[in-house]
Amino acid sequence: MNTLPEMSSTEENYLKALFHLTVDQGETETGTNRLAAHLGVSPASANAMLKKLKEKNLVDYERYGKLQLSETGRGSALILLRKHRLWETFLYRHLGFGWDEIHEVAEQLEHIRSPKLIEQLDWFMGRPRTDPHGDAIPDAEGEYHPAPKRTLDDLDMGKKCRIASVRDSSVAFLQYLTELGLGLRSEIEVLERRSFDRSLVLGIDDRRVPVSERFAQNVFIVESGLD
Amino acid sequence: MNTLPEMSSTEENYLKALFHLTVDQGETETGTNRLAAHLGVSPASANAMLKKLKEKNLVDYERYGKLQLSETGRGSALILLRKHRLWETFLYRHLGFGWDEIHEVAEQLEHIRSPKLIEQLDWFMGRPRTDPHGDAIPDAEGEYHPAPKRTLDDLDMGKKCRIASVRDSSVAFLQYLTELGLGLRSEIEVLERRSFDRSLVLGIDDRRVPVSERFAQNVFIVESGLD
DNA sequence: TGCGTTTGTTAGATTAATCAAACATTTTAT
DNA sequence: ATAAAATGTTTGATTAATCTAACAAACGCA
Repeated sequence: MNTLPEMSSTEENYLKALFHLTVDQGETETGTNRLAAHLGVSPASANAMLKKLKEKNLVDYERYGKLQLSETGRGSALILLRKHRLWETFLYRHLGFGWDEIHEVAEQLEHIRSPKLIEQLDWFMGRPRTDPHGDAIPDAEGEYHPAPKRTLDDLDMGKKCRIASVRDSSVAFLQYLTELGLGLRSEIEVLERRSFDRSLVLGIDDRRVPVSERFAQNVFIVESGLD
Repeated sequence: MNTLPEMSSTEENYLKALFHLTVDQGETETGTNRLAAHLGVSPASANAMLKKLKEKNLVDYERYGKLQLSETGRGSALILLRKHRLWETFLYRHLGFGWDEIHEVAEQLEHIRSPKLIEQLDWFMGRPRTDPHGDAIPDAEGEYHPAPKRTLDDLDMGKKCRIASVRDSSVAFLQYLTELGLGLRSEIEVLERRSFDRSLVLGIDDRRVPVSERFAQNVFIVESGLD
Protein backbone atom coordinates (compact mmCIF):
# COMPACT_ATOMS: atom_id res chain seq x y z
CA MET A 1 0.00 0.00 0.00
CA ASN A 2 1.82 3.15 -1.07
CA THR A 3 0.51 6.33 0.54
CA LEU A 4 -0.58 9.00 -1.88
CA PRO A 5 1.42 12.21 -1.70
CA GLU A 6 -0.05 15.34 -0.16
CA MET A 7 -0.98 17.68 -2.96
CA SER A 8 -2.27 21.22 -3.27
CA SER A 9 -5.32 21.89 -5.45
CA THR A 10 -3.00 23.58 -7.90
CA GLU A 11 -0.79 20.54 -8.20
CA GLU A 12 -3.89 18.41 -8.67
CA ASN A 13 -5.00 20.61 -11.54
CA TYR A 14 -1.67 20.15 -13.29
CA LEU A 15 -1.96 16.37 -12.98
CA LYS A 16 -5.48 16.44 -14.40
CA ALA A 17 -4.34 18.56 -17.32
CA LEU A 18 -1.47 16.18 -18.05
CA PHE A 19 -3.89 13.28 -17.95
CA HIS A 20 -6.21 14.92 -20.47
CA LEU A 21 -3.36 15.82 -22.77
CA THR A 22 -1.85 12.32 -22.78
CA VAL A 23 -3.75 9.23 -21.58
CA ASP A 24 -7.10 10.74 -22.52
CA GLN A 25 -6.04 11.68 -26.04
CA GLY A 26 -4.14 8.50 -26.70
CA GLU A 27 -0.87 10.44 -26.75
CA THR A 28 2.23 9.13 -25.00
CA GLU A 29 3.68 12.50 -24.02
CA THR A 30 3.10 16.25 -24.23
CA GLY A 31 4.93 19.57 -23.79
CA THR A 32 5.31 22.50 -21.43
CA ASN A 33 3.59 24.96 -23.76
CA ARG A 34 0.58 22.77 -24.42
CA LEU A 35 0.22 22.14 -20.71
CA ALA A 36 0.44 25.86 -19.98
CA ALA A 37 -2.11 26.70 -22.68
CA HIS A 38 -4.52 24.05 -21.42
CA LEU A 39 -4.40 25.51 -17.92
CA GLY A 40 -4.36 29.14 -19.00
CA VAL A 41 -1.04 29.89 -17.28
CA SER A 42 2.31 31.03 -18.66
CA PRO A 43 4.89 28.48 -19.83
CA ALA A 44 7.13 29.78 -17.06
CA SER A 45 4.60 28.78 -14.42
CA ALA A 46 4.10 25.36 -15.94
CA ASN A 47 7.85 24.85 -16.06
CA ALA A 48 8.21 25.75 -12.38
CA MET A 49 5.42 23.37 -11.42
CA LEU A 50 6.87 20.55 -13.49
CA LYS A 51 10.09 20.74 -11.53
CA LYS A 52 8.15 20.40 -8.32
CA LEU A 53 6.04 17.51 -9.62
CA LYS A 54 9.21 15.78 -10.75
CA GLU A 55 10.64 16.10 -7.23
CA LYS A 56 7.53 14.36 -5.94
CA ASN A 57 7.87 11.65 -8.58
CA LEU A 58 4.49 12.49 -10.08
CA VAL A 59 5.84 13.15 -13.58
CA ASP A 60 8.59 11.74 -15.77
CA TYR A 61 10.30 14.78 -17.12
CA GLU A 62 13.70 16.08 -18.09
CA ARG A 63 15.00 19.42 -19.32
CA TYR A 64 14.05 19.98 -22.97
CA GLY A 65 13.01 16.34 -22.98
CA LYS A 66 9.95 14.15 -22.76
CA LEU A 67 7.09 14.85 -20.39
CA GLN A 68 4.45 12.46 -19.10
CA LEU A 69 2.74 11.32 -15.93
CA SER A 70 4.63 8.80 -13.81
CA GLU A 71 2.88 5.66 -12.60
CA THR A 72 2.05 7.41 -9.31
CA GLY A 73 0.95 10.54 -11.13
CA ARG A 74 -1.41 8.56 -13.32
CA GLY A 75 -2.88 6.92 -10.22
CA SER A 76 -3.51 10.29 -8.59
CA ALA A 77 -5.07 11.64 -11.77
CA LEU A 78 -7.44 8.67 -11.92
CA ILE A 79 -8.58 9.30 -8.36
CA LEU A 80 -9.27 12.91 -9.29
CA LEU A 81 -11.20 11.83 -12.37
CA ARG A 82 -13.20 9.46 -10.20
CA LYS A 83 -14.01 12.18 -7.72
CA HIS A 84 -14.95 14.64 -10.48
CA ARG A 85 -17.31 12.25 -12.19
CA LEU A 86 -18.92 10.97 -9.02
CA TRP A 87 -19.72 14.54 -7.99
CA GLU A 88 -21.07 15.32 -11.47
CA THR A 89 -23.33 12.29 -11.19
CA PHE A 90 -24.53 13.36 -7.77
CA LEU A 91 -25.31 16.90 -8.90
CA TYR A 92 -27.19 15.66 -11.94
CA ARG A 93 -29.11 12.82 -10.38
CA HIS A 94 -29.97 14.20 -6.98
CA LEU A 95 -29.68 17.97 -7.02
CA GLY A 96 -31.38 18.75 -10.34
CA PHE A 97 -28.37 20.26 -12.10
CA GLY A 98 -28.26 20.18 -15.93
CA TRP A 99 -25.35 18.51 -17.73
CA ASP A 100 -24.14 21.94 -18.76
CA GLU A 101 -23.86 23.07 -15.12
CA ILE A 102 -22.19 20.16 -13.36
CA HIS A 103 -18.62 20.51 -14.58
CA GLU A 104 -17.89 23.86 -12.97
CA VAL A 105 -19.05 22.84 -9.50
CA ALA A 106 -17.39 19.42 -9.73
CA GLU A 107 -14.11 21.22 -10.47
CA GLN A 108 -14.31 22.55 -6.93
CA LEU A 109 -15.73 19.47 -5.24
CA GLU A 110 -13.09 17.14 -6.66
CA HIS A 111 -10.45 18.75 -4.43
CA ILE A 112 -12.19 17.84 -1.16
CA ARG A 113 -9.92 15.50 0.79
CA SER A 114 -11.81 12.64 2.40
CA PRO A 115 -11.55 9.06 1.19
CA LYS A 116 -14.63 8.13 3.21
CA LEU A 117 -16.66 10.88 1.53
CA ILE A 118 -15.97 9.49 -1.93
CA GLU A 119 -16.53 5.89 -0.91
CA GLN A 120 -19.86 6.79 0.71
CA LEU A 121 -20.97 8.97 -2.19
CA ASP A 122 -20.25 6.08 -4.54
CA TRP A 123 -22.26 3.74 -2.28
CA PHE A 124 -25.12 6.26 -1.93
CA MET A 125 -25.57 6.38 -5.71
CA GLY A 126 -25.33 2.62 -6.18
CA ARG A 127 -21.80 2.63 -7.60
CA PRO A 128 -22.52 4.26 -10.96
CA ARG A 129 -20.25 3.25 -13.84
CA THR A 130 -20.73 6.31 -16.03
CA ASP A 131 -21.34 10.00 -15.41
CA PRO A 132 -24.12 12.13 -16.94
CA HIS A 133 -21.93 12.86 -19.98
CA GLY A 134 -21.69 9.12 -20.67
CA ASP A 135 -18.04 8.96 -19.55
CA ALA A 136 -16.73 6.01 -17.53
CA ILE A 137 -16.03 6.51 -13.80
CA PRO A 138 -12.76 4.91 -12.63
CA ASP A 139 -13.37 2.49 -9.75
CA ALA A 140 -11.81 2.67 -6.29
CA GLU A 141 -8.88 0.51 -7.42
CA GLY A 142 -8.10 2.85 -10.31
CA GLU A 143 -9.51 0.59 -13.02
CA TYR A 144 -10.65 2.73 -15.88
CA HIS A 145 -12.18 1.51 -19.14
CA PRO A 146 -13.21 4.50 -21.21
CA ALA A 147 -16.16 3.64 -23.42
CA PRO A 148 -16.41 5.16 -26.90
CA LYS A 149 -18.68 8.18 -26.80
CA ARG A 150 -21.96 7.85 -28.69
CA THR A 151 -23.48 10.62 -30.80
CA LEU A 152 -27.02 11.19 -32.03
CA ASP A 153 -25.68 10.09 -35.40
CA ASP A 154 -25.16 6.49 -34.32
CA LEU A 155 -28.37 5.95 -32.38
CA ASP A 156 -30.54 3.18 -33.85
CA MET A 157 -33.94 4.16 -35.20
CA GLY A 158 -36.72 3.73 -32.68
CA LYS A 159 -34.36 3.90 -29.66
CA LYS A 160 -34.68 6.82 -27.26
CA CYS A 161 -31.95 8.92 -25.66
CA ARG A 162 -31.08 12.11 -23.82
CA ILE A 163 -28.42 14.67 -24.61
CA ALA A 164 -25.32 14.07 -22.48
CA SER A 165 -23.02 16.79 -23.81
CA VAL A 166 -21.91 18.46 -27.02
CA ARG A 167 -18.66 18.39 -28.99
CA ASP A 168 -18.80 22.12 -29.79
CA SER A 169 -19.96 23.79 -26.59
CA SER A 170 -20.05 27.33 -27.99
CA VAL A 171 -22.83 29.57 -26.79
CA ALA A 172 -24.09 29.71 -30.40
CA PHE A 173 -24.60 25.96 -30.57
CA LEU A 174 -26.23 25.76 -27.16
CA GLN A 175 -28.63 28.52 -28.21
CA TYR A 176 -29.41 26.62 -31.39
CA LEU A 177 -30.31 23.58 -29.27
CA THR A 178 -32.67 25.70 -27.23
CA GLU A 179 -34.30 27.14 -30.35
CA LEU A 180 -34.97 23.63 -31.63
CA GLY A 181 -36.69 22.88 -28.33
CA LEU A 182 -34.05 20.33 -27.35
CA GLY A 183 -34.26 20.55 -23.57
CA LEU A 184 -31.38 19.16 -21.53
CA ARG A 185 -33.52 16.39 -20.11
CA SER A 186 -36.05 15.77 -22.89
CA GLU A 187 -36.29 12.36 -24.51
CA ILE A 188 -35.19 12.23 -28.12
CA GLU A 189 -35.97 9.55 -30.71
CA VAL A 190 -34.72 9.06 -34.26
CA LEU A 191 -37.82 8.89 -36.46
CA GLU A 192 -36.29 8.96 -39.93
CA ARG A 193 -32.85 8.87 -41.51
CA ARG A 194 -32.51 9.98 -45.14
CA SER A 195 -29.85 7.92 -46.86
CA PHE A 196 -28.95 10.51 -49.51
CA ASP A 197 -27.45 13.06 -47.06
CA ARG A 198 -27.73 11.11 -43.78
CA SER A 199 -29.86 13.87 -42.29
CA LEU A 200 -32.27 12.90 -39.50
CA VAL A 201 -35.74 13.66 -38.28
CA LEU A 202 -35.92 13.63 -34.49
CA GLY A 203 -38.99 13.14 -32.36
CA ILE A 204 -39.22 15.33 -29.25
CA ASP A 205 -42.44 15.62 -27.26
CA ASP A 206 -44.54 14.67 -30.33
CA ARG A 207 -42.80 17.29 -32.48
CA ARG A 208 -40.76 16.41 -35.57
CA VAL A 209 -37.38 18.18 -35.79
CA PRO A 210 -35.14 17.76 -38.87
CA VAL A 211 -31.39 18.07 -38.33
CA SER A 212 -28.27 17.61 -40.48
CA GLU A 213 -25.70 14.83 -40.18
CA ARG A 214 -23.16 17.42 -39.06
CA PHE A 215 -25.51 18.45 -36.26
CA ALA A 216 -26.11 14.87 -35.15
CA GLN A 217 -22.39 14.16 -34.95
CA ASN A 218 -21.96 17.09 -32.63
CA VAL A 219 -24.38 15.83 -29.98
CA PHE A 220 -23.27 13.21 -27.46
CA ILE A 221 -26.04 11.07 -26.00
CA VAL A 222 -26.83 8.45 -23.40
CA GLU A 223 -29.39 5.86 -24.42
CA SER A 224 -32.50 5.72 -22.24
CA GLY A 225 -32.94 2.68 -20.04
CA LEU A 226 -29.22 2.13 -19.50
CA ASP A 227 -27.23 3.51 -16.62
CA MET B 1 -29.61 43.27 -3.42
CA ASN B 2 -26.02 43.84 -2.36
CA THR B 3 -23.53 41.52 -3.99
CA LEU B 4 -21.39 39.55 -1.60
CA PRO B 5 -17.66 40.25 -1.83
CA GLU B 6 -15.31 37.69 -3.40
CA MET B 7 -13.43 36.00 -0.62
CA SER B 8 -10.59 33.52 -0.29
CA SER B 9 -11.08 30.45 1.91
CA THR B 10 -8.63 32.00 4.33
CA GLU B 11 -10.63 35.20 4.62
CA GLU B 12 -13.75 33.09 5.14
CA ASN B 13 -12.08 31.26 8.01
CA TYR B 14 -11.26 34.54 9.73
CA LEU B 15 -14.88 35.67 9.44
CA LYS B 16 -16.11 32.40 10.89
CA ALA B 17 -13.67 32.68 13.78
CA LEU B 18 -14.82 36.23 14.49
CA PHE B 19 -18.42 35.06 14.46
CA HIS B 20 -17.72 32.32 16.98
CA LEU B 21 -15.81 34.67 19.25
CA THR B 22 -18.50 37.36 19.26
CA VAL B 23 -22.09 36.71 18.11
CA ASP B 24 -21.91 33.05 19.07
CA GLN B 25 -20.57 33.71 22.59
CA GLY B 26 -22.85 36.66 23.26
CA GLU B 27 -19.84 38.98 23.22
CA THR B 28 -19.94 42.34 21.45
CA GLU B 29 -16.28 42.44 20.45
CA THR B 30 -12.99 40.53 20.64
CA GLY B 31 -9.26 41.00 20.15
CA THR B 32 -6.42 40.24 17.76
CA ASN B 33 -4.75 37.74 20.09
CA ARG B 34 -7.88 35.77 20.82
CA LEU B 35 -8.64 35.63 17.09
CA ALA B 36 -5.11 34.44 16.33
CA ALA B 37 -5.23 31.79 19.07
CA HIS B 38 -8.60 30.53 17.85
CA LEU B 39 -7.23 30.08 14.33
CA GLY B 40 -3.83 28.79 15.40
CA VAL B 41 -1.93 31.58 13.63
CA SER B 42 0.38 34.28 14.98
CA PRO B 43 -1.04 37.62 16.14
CA ALA B 44 0.97 39.22 13.34
CA SER B 45 -0.91 37.20 10.72
CA ALA B 46 -4.26 38.01 12.27
CA ASN B 47 -3.36 41.67 12.34
CA ALA B 48 -2.43 41.67 8.66
CA MET B 49 -5.67 39.94 7.73
CA LEU B 50 -7.75 42.34 9.82
CA LYS B 51 -6.39 45.25 7.82
CA LYS B 52 -7.47 43.54 4.65
CA LEU B 53 -10.92 42.66 5.96
CA LYS B 54 -11.34 46.25 7.08
CA GLU B 55 -10.56 47.45 3.54
CA LYS B 56 -13.33 45.18 2.30
CA ASN B 57 -15.71 46.49 4.96
CA LEU B 58 -16.14 43.07 6.51
CA VAL B 59 -15.01 44.11 9.98
CA ASP B 60 -15.29 47.21 12.15
CA TYR B 61 -11.82 47.71 13.47
CA GLU B 62 -9.33 50.37 14.38
CA ARG B 63 -5.75 50.34 15.54
CA TYR B 64 -5.53 49.31 19.18
CA GLY B 65 -9.31 49.70 19.24
CA LYS B 66 -12.47 47.66 19.09
CA LEU B 67 -12.90 44.72 16.76
CA GLN B 68 -16.11 43.12 15.52
CA LEU B 69 -17.82 41.93 12.37
CA SER B 70 -19.49 44.58 10.24
CA GLU B 71 -23.07 44.12 9.08
CA THR B 72 -21.79 42.67 5.79
CA GLY B 73 -19.26 40.50 7.59
CA ARG B 74 -21.96 39.07 9.85
CA GLY B 75 -24.05 38.27 6.75
CA SER B 76 -21.16 36.43 5.11
CA ALA B 77 -20.43 34.52 8.31
CA LEU B 78 -24.07 33.41 8.51
CA ILE B 79 -23.95 32.09 4.95
CA LEU B 80 -20.83 30.12 5.87
CA LEU B 81 -22.51 28.76 8.98
CA ARG B 82 -25.50 27.76 6.86
CA LYS B 83 -23.28 25.97 4.35
CA HIS B 84 -21.32 24.23 7.09
CA ARG B 85 -24.39 22.93 8.88
CA LEU B 86 -26.21 21.87 5.73
CA TRP B 87 -23.19 19.81 4.68
CA GLU B 88 -22.93 18.31 8.16
CA THR B 89 -26.57 17.31 7.94
CA PHE B 90 -26.06 15.76 4.53
CA LEU B 91 -23.03 13.75 5.63
CA TYR B 92 -24.85 12.49 8.72
CA ARG B 93 -28.22 11.74 7.21
CA HIS B 94 -27.30 10.40 3.79
CA LEU B 95 -23.67 9.28 3.81
CA GLY B 96 -23.53 7.45 7.12
CA PHE B 97 -21.00 9.71 8.86
CA GLY B 98 -21.01 9.87 12.67
CA TRP B 99 -21.49 13.22 14.44
CA ASP B 100 -17.83 13.09 15.44
CA GLU B 101 -16.70 12.90 11.79
CA ILE B 102 -18.82 15.49 10.03
CA HIS B 103 -17.15 18.69 11.20
CA GLU B 104 -13.79 18.12 9.56
CA VAL B 105 -15.20 17.38 6.12
CA ALA B 106 -17.78 20.18 6.36
CA GLU B 107 -14.89 22.57 7.04
CA GLN B 108 -13.75 21.87 3.50
CA LEU B 109 -17.16 21.68 1.83
CA GLU B 110 -18.34 25.00 3.26
CA HIS B 111 -15.89 26.83 0.98
CA ILE B 112 -17.42 25.52 -2.26
CA ARG B 113 -18.78 28.47 -4.23
CA SER B 114 -22.17 27.76 -5.79
CA PRO B 115 -25.38 29.34 -4.55
CA LYS B 116 -27.40 26.82 -6.53
CA LEU B 117 -25.59 23.92 -4.86
CA ILE B 118 -26.58 25.10 -1.39
CA GLU B 119 -30.15 25.90 -2.38
CA GLN B 120 -30.56 22.45 -3.95
CA LEU B 121 -28.91 20.66 -1.06
CA ASP B 122 -31.31 22.41 1.31
CA TRP B 123 -34.25 21.37 -0.89
CA PHE B 124 -32.97 17.79 -1.24
CA MET B 125 -32.96 17.36 2.55
CA GLY B 126 -36.36 18.98 3.05
CA ARG B 127 -35.02 22.26 4.42
CA PRO B 128 -33.74 21.03 7.78
CA ARG B 129 -33.80 23.54 10.63
CA THR B 130 -31.11 21.98 12.78
CA ASP B 131 -27.92 20.04 12.14
CA PRO B 132 -26.92 16.69 13.70
CA HIS B 133 -25.41 18.50 16.70
CA GLY B 134 -28.79 20.11 17.41
CA ASP B 135 -27.62 23.55 16.26
CA ALA B 136 -29.91 25.82 14.24
CA ILE B 137 -29.24 26.24 10.51
CA PRO B 138 -29.52 29.88 9.31
CA ASP B 139 -32.05 30.17 6.47
CA ALA B 140 -31.35 31.51 2.99
CA GLU B 141 -32.23 35.04 4.09
CA GLY B 142 -29.75 34.93 6.94
CA GLU B 143 -32.33 34.48 9.68
CA TYR B 144 -30.74 32.65 12.57
CA HIS B 145 -32.39 31.72 15.82
CA PRO B 146 -29.95 29.69 17.88
CA ALA B 147 -31.80 27.29 20.15
CA PRO B 148 -30.42 26.54 23.62
CA LYS B 149 -28.45 23.31 23.53
CA ARG B 150 -29.91 20.42 25.47
CA THR B 151 -27.87 18.01 27.56
CA LEU B 152 -28.64 14.54 28.84
CA ASP B 153 -29.09 16.22 32.20
CA ASP B 154 -32.25 18.04 31.17
CA LEU B 155 -33.99 15.24 29.29
CA ASP B 156 -37.35 14.27 30.83
CA MET B 157 -37.66 10.75 32.20
CA GLY B 158 -39.13 8.31 29.73
CA LYS B 159 -38.16 10.43 26.67
CA LYS B 160 -35.63 9.03 24.22
CA CYS B 161 -32.69 10.76 22.56
CA ARG B 162 -29.45 10.35 20.68
CA ILE B 163 -26.06 11.87 21.39
CA ALA B 164 -25.50 14.95 19.21
CA SER B 165 -22.10 16.10 20.46
CA VAL B 166 -20.09 16.54 23.63
CA ARG B 167 -18.89 19.58 25.56
CA ASP B 168 -15.48 18.08 26.27
CA SER B 169 -14.42 16.34 23.07
CA SER B 170 -11.15 14.96 24.43
CA VAL B 171 -10.11 11.54 23.27
CA ALA B 172 -10.39 10.35 26.87
CA PHE B 173 -14.03 11.28 27.11
CA LEU B 174 -14.90 9.80 23.72
CA GLN B 175 -13.21 6.55 24.78
CA TYR B 176 -15.21 6.58 27.99
CA LEU B 177 -18.40 6.85 25.94
CA THR B 178 -17.36 3.85 23.89
CA GLU B 179 -16.55 1.83 27.02
CA LEU B 180 -20.02 2.53 28.37
CA GLY B 181 -21.43 1.18 25.11
CA LEU B 182 -22.84 4.57 24.13
CA GLY B 183 -22.80 4.27 20.34
CA LEU B 184 -23.06 7.44 18.31
CA ARG B 185 -26.43 6.48 16.93
CA SER B 186 -27.90 4.38 19.76
CA GLU B 187 -31.14 5.44 21.44
CA ILE B 188 -30.79 6.50 25.02
CA GLU B 189 -33.49 6.83 27.66
CA VAL B 190 -33.42 8.20 31.19
CA LEU B 191 -34.69 5.40 33.44
CA GLU B 192 -33.99 6.86 36.89
CA ARG B 193 -32.76 10.08 38.44
CA ARG B 194 -31.53 10.03 42.04
CA SER B 195 -32.41 13.26 43.78
CA PHE B 196 -29.59 13.17 46.34
CA ASP B 197 -26.74 13.57 43.80
CA ARG B 198 -28.74 14.01 40.59
CA SER B 199 -26.98 11.01 39.05
CA LEU B 200 -28.86 9.11 36.33
CA VAL B 201 -29.45 5.60 35.15
CA LEU B 202 -29.63 5.40 31.38
CA GLY B 203 -31.27 2.71 29.31
CA ILE B 204 -29.38 1.66 26.18
CA ASP B 205 -30.35 -1.47 24.23
CA ASP B 206 -31.95 -3.02 27.34
CA ARG B 207 -28.84 -2.36 29.43
CA ARG B 208 -28.82 -0.11 32.50
CA VAL B 209 -25.91 2.35 32.64
CA PRO B 210 -25.42 4.63 35.67
CA VAL B 211 -23.73 7.99 35.07
CA SER B 212 -22.96 11.06 37.18
CA GLU B 213 -24.60 14.48 36.88
CA ARG B 214 -21.28 15.85 35.67
CA PHE B 215 -21.24 13.28 32.91
CA ALA B 216 -24.81 14.04 31.83
CA GLN B 217 -24.09 17.76 31.62
CA ASN B 218 -21.25 17.05 29.25
CA VAL B 219 -23.39 15.24 26.66
CA PHE B 220 -25.46 17.23 24.17
CA ILE B 221 -28.50 15.42 22.77
CA VAL B 222 -31.28 15.65 20.22
CA GLU B 223 -34.62 14.25 21.34
CA SER B 224 -35.93 11.40 19.20
CA GLY B 225 -38.97 12.09 17.07
CA LEU B 226 -38.10 15.74 16.48
CA ASP B 227 -36.11 17.02 13.53
C1' DT C 1 0.53 58.11 39.26
C1' DG C 2 3.52 55.32 37.41
C1' DC C 3 5.44 50.74 36.26
C1' DG C 4 4.80 46.06 34.72
C1' DT C 5 1.93 42.93 32.19
C1' DT C 6 -1.03 42.12 28.59
C1' DT C 7 -2.35 43.16 24.19
C1' DG C 8 -1.59 44.85 19.62
C1' DT C 9 1.45 46.42 15.69
C1' DT C 10 5.37 46.79 12.58
C1' DA C 11 9.44 45.24 10.13
C1' DG C 12 11.64 41.94 7.50
C1' DA C 13 11.80 37.11 5.76
C1' DT C 14 9.72 32.89 3.74
C1' DT C 15 6.80 29.94 0.70
C1' DA C 16 3.64 28.80 -3.16
C1' DA C 17 1.99 30.31 -7.28
C1' DT C 18 1.99 33.45 -10.65
C1' DC C 19 3.86 36.77 -14.54
C1' DA C 20 6.80 39.14 -18.46
C1' DA C 21 10.92 39.35 -20.72
C1' DA C 22 15.26 37.58 -21.88
C1' DC C 23 17.66 33.64 -23.10
C1' DA C 24 18.64 28.64 -24.64
C1' DT C 25 17.68 24.51 -27.11
C1' DT C 26 15.47 21.72 -30.53
C1' DT C 27 12.94 21.15 -34.72
C1' DT C 28 11.74 22.24 -39.33
C1' DA C 29 12.35 23.62 -43.82
C1' DT C 30 14.74 25.27 -47.44
C1' DA D 1 23.76 22.48 -43.14
C1' DT D 2 22.04 26.24 -41.38
C1' DA D 3 18.81 29.88 -40.41
C1' DA D 4 14.19 30.76 -38.88
C1' DA D 5 10.47 29.13 -36.11
C1' DA D 6 8.82 26.70 -32.40
C1' DT D 7 9.45 25.16 -27.99
C1' DG D 8 11.36 25.27 -23.39
C1' DT D 9 13.96 27.59 -19.46
C1' DT D 10 15.76 31.13 -16.42
C1' DT D 11 15.65 35.47 -14.07
C1' DG D 12 13.66 38.75 -11.31
C1' DA D 13 9.15 40.68 -9.64
C1' DT D 14 4.53 40.33 -7.57
C1' DT D 15 0.76 38.70 -4.42
C1' DA D 16 -1.35 36.22 -0.50
C1' DA D 17 -0.51 34.14 3.59
C1' DT D 18 2.42 33.04 6.93
C1' DC D 19 6.36 33.50 10.60
C1' DT D 20 9.73 35.60 14.39
C1' DA D 21 11.47 39.28 16.78
C1' DA D 22 11.30 43.87 18.05
C1' DC D 23 8.54 47.63 19.28
C1' DA D 24 4.28 50.46 20.99
C1' DA D 25 -0.04 51.24 23.29
C1' DA D 26 -3.45 50.20 26.80
C1' DC D 27 -4.68 48.33 31.17
C1' DG D 28 -4.50 47.30 35.82
C1' DC D 29 -3.29 47.79 40.24
C1' DA D 30 -0.42 49.14 44.23
